[in-house]
Amino acid sequence: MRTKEGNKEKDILDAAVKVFASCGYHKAKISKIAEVADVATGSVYVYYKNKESILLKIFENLWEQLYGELRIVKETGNLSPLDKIDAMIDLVFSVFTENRSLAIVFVNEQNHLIQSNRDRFTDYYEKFLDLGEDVVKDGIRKKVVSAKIDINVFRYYLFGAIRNLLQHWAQDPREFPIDKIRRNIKHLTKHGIQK
Amino acid sequence: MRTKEGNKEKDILDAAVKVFASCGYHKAKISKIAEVADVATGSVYVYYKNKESILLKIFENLWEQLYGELRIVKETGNLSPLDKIDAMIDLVFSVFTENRSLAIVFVNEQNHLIQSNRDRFTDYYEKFLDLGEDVVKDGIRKKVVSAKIDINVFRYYLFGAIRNLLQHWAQDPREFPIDKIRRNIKHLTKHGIQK
Amino acid sequence: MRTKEGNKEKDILDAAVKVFASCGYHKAKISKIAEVADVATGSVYVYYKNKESILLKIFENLWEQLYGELRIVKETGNLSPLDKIDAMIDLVFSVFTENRSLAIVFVNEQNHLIQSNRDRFTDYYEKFLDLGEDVVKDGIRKKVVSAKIDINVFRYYLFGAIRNLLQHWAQDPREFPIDKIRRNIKHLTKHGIQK
Amino acid sequence: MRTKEGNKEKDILDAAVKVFASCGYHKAKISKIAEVADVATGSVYVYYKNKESILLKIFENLWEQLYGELRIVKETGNLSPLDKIDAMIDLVFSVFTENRSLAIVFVNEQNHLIQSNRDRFTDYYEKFLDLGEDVVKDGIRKKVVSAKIDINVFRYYLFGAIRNLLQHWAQDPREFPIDKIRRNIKHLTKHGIQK
DNA sequence: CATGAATGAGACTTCATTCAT
DNA sequence: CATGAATGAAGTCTCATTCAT
Repeated sequence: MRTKEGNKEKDILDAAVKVFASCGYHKAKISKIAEVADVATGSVYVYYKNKESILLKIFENLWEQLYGELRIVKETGNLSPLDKIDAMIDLVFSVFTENRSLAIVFVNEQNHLIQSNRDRFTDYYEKFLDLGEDVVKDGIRKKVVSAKIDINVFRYYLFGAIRNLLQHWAQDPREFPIDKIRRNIKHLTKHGIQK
Repeated sequence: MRTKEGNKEKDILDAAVKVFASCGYHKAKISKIAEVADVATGSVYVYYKNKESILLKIFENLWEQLYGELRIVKETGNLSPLDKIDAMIDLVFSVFTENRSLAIVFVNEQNHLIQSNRDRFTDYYEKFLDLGEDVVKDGIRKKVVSAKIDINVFRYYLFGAIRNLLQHWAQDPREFPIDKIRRNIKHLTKHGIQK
Repeated sequence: MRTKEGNKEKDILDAAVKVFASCGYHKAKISKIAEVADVATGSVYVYYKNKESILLKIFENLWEQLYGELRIVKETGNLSPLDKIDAMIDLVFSVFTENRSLAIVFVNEQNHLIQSNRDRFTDYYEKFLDLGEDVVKDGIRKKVVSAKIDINVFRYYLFGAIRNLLQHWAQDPREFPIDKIRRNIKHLTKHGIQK
Repeated sequence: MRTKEGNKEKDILDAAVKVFASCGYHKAKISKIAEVADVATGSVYVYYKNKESILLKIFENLWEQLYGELRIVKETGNLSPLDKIDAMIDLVFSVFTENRSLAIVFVNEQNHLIQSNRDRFTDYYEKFLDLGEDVVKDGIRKKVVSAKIDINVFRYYLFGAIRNLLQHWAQDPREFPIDKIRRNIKHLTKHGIQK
């Protein structure tokens, strides 16, 4: 039989990330993804049910990874809650810094996808958010984080801020160097803007 | 007042906001917008060149309004820089609270639109951001805002945070009441999370 | 506006009958139907939801007509039951003789269509069969038709015989002239083959 | 017996009959046939040139069998022409009763297949019909069958009637028990409906 | 201006068939 | 022979846009 040489499944996914990043999900053509993956158009459907399931798989992988790494951070014993929040921010940036296209896809498509697919979207996303919540809760318990803030609001606040800056980095890494962004986010998150 | 013989151009725009909000831009059909606007499909093209120009017009109106209102805030003499930042946040929320569909469109479509239309996107957006920058700069000059933060990063930080929470409010206003969000954003922005 | 000049809906249906007859339903392409109807491909979908609904419409029209005509026959006062059966056979042939393509479509596609669409298939078909049943029942009541035969079996017996001969006529009208067929069917149905 | 190491060629054919019966020829997938035959997709092409040739082979086997059995009937010395016609009807029913899926395939696909394959369709079909014709001719010669009927028309008349009832039996054997059908067909064919 | 029927380019998806192993 | 991953041609259907009235 014609064997799976290499890993077409992964090639297609990687190609999809690139194509989704450059055209946007809706304008991306399957034939283009296949071309980038160096595969026949029909082969895409050997591995993925349809276009949407490719996107879902991208996010599944992404959040599984983020969740896994956040779990390690959370369980690291010798870190203070604030250090863990720092580590959380670092973690997110490290994942996306390695793959700018993935960052763009994340930033542009996650909302649409969740909205039209609330049920099929990966559970790792919620689990990741819950883990983040735990870290903050722990900070409150240990009185290093202000009890005035609502955790649920805070997590989406931070999440939105990171996402938006990630987007600007992805669009223009010179104007928005990753370290500058990271430093500022950490500072703003912990101290706010007030002198 | 919107009379029967009235403003088709505006009717179409309002209808488009609703339809874009509920289906997303790409899945929205011109025929559906026309139906909601109580107008024939062809009439849409009397007032707008094409689908994209409708979306551009929505954002043009939006940012023109936001810019106009921010200008008033900025020029209000008796407000401290921190008060002005507060007022800026209030302003954004007041605009979107009045039109939840618009909030959803803003949150979901602005990125896509800017990315595929970097040139045609309204100038009011940049002008709005510049105005916000001025307010923060003034805060630094008056030493009420920390000089440690990068203004350019900060504005996208705040902007992203607001946008993300706006989205959660728009999706589920009970779980995310506008006042709770607003209060938390203000606190987090000014003081951060640290106790 | 671009007006309906002529009757595209009917043009498409007529074209579909021709194309279905010559290629068979499954091999018939919408683009071919459109071409024969002298219409753009997309126009087909202005009038019909999809390919299958065109076929369903063909059968709806067919059976509505047959039902309507059989009703007239049934209600004609001065005909004996056997005359009515004759008239029924004539009626079927007259409808199909006028449109050989329709005969071919009927013969080839009705089974498939009913089987995969038992619910959406026109009610006129059942109503037609019921009317035929009434005629035969009346013959039994009036003792001109043998009570030995099962009406339900008989109606499908006759129906199958007619259909098969219709097919042979449609394929080769010289070898199977319509009058010869009709005469034989009437004789066989009434007297059987026995001397 | 069909052993594990056994006859793949036959396994595939049997599977094809089942799949063609349940989905119809056009909607039947080769991969499904392979699955039912417990064979790899590619193996189907080891034994059969393509999808159509599978169907042709099914009909070839079918008509070869029917032809063979009719020949025996025809040559049976001590049967009257009418008895032979009876036996012919019985023969057809006995073949299909043993394999309902085959009956469905026969009923639904033979027309399509002949029409698009007038040359490649099995000769046994014509030979079977010719044999049937001989039987009837013999009846006429012996003056037990009316000379009024056209033999060529009669054979397709009977054939169509049988096929249609076979279909109803295959679809709903309770409503159309084989014996009831057979009895009625025989009666109708010989005596017609007249009292 | 207003209309909405008509258009046709274009994309997704299917699946019979092939062929390297 | 047997396999099943890979192929790519082909067809259905959608919908933004046009334009004759």
